[in-house]
Amino acid sequence: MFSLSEENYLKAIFHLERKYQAGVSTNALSEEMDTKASSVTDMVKKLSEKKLVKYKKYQGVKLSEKGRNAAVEVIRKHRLWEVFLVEKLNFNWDEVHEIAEQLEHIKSEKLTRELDRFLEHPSRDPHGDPIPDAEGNFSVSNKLLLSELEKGQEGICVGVKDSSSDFLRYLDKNKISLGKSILVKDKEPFDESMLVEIDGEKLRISNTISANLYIKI
Amino acid sequence: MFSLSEENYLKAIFHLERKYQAGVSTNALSEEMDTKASSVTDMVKKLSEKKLVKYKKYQGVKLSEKGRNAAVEVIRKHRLWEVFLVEKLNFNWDEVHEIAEQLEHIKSEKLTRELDRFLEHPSRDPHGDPIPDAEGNFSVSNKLLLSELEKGQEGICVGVKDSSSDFLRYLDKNKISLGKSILVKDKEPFDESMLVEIDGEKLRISNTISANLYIKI
DNA sequence: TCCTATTTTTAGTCTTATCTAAATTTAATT
DNA sequence: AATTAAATTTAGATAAGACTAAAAATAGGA
Repeated sequence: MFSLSEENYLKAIFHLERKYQAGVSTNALSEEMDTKASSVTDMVKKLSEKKLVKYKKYQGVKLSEKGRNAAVEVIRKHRLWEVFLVEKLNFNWDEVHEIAEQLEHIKSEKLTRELDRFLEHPSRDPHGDPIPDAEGNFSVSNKLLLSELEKGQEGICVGVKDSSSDFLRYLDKNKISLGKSILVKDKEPFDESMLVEIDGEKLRISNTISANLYIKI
Repeated sequence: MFSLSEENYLKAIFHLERKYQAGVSTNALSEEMDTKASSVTDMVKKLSEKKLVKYKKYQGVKLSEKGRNAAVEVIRKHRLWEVFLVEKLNFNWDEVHEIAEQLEHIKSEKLTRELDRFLEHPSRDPHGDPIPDAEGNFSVSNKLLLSELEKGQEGICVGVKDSSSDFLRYLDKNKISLGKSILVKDKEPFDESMLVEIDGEKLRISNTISANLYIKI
């Protein structure tokens, strides 16, 4: 149906639309895709001809319904494979991204459907990101960033905003994993660092950390 | 490491070398790959520069040690994924080939290793073909074709030579599956057709069928 | 051996997805 | 409003992997 590159562009546009709640500029897309702006222009024209995006010169792009569906399908596959790798193949959550980047392009409806069944219809990937269902619907959850909590508030860790290896390994090292309860014992006004309690252990974390950890109260 | 196309060529050369016990001609390869002979020449030159094959103009190609290892690795992945699809994802043995053709190119040593472990180190794929181990060793088995059996001989069905959907579905329809015992009740000299007994049921099969079913006595 | 048919290779073209460099448009600032 | 800076697009080039058509090499038969 769509080429590997096309799928990657659609996915990138989807993520950027979410992130900025707006149309996506050529430069933003070129940064996300790690290509030159001129390459983006070429591809965007192609996607536009295929009616996958709405594009007006110098005005950025937006996904069409068709483009959004294609993007969501790729994201669904990516996240299902991540679950598979962690749950069944003993991968750590910081190792799955690149492999899922490959697996997400495998074309077979039945494969996706059966993988979903095999994994018992997971609703979130190992990083806490929602897995859209076969119709493309995301479950919405009212999560907030740990950095938004005040002293005395408590919540459950439900996801990560940054899913780089460095961050995930930091969390592993400090025994912070999804599902755990976090209590804000203290918050330093000067640098926004926090003293938190997890499993009865106290830990001081910087704002960089707390601004990348999703919490549900 | 290697491109998708390169891997497919290496795999094809491997299979043809096996089949004909000889170097592989450009035409044979172009037929196997479903491309034109001129395309084969181009690719073969490239593989030769990369030391993956030995190639002399007009003399056909042979895999080098390096090329053979690469080919075997792809075949290993292909067959492991086929097992996964059948054993875990409810695929029938006639549905797995094209998907495995995609999955075999996923690059991750750990993935292959863990998949192998997850599947409990299967020695054969759903069609009875051997799965090479991580070092590239194939288990050899002294199987023979059903067509080679004489009246009165009995054996266990261990593999298929042709794994086209048509053939596999024929076998399904007639309740012939790997592991079943087959007894040759009669063999017709004129057309080489056979009367066989499986699970106490008698069935007449043509030579086309019996020449594509591997048996172990 | 010579000639012809077949096989293989070469030469040149195409498509996809990328790039660089230059041109153009938009946005920002005075 | 004019000018400059930034963003975007155009034009032309490249690499991979395929193609067609034509040339060259090999093999088989008289």
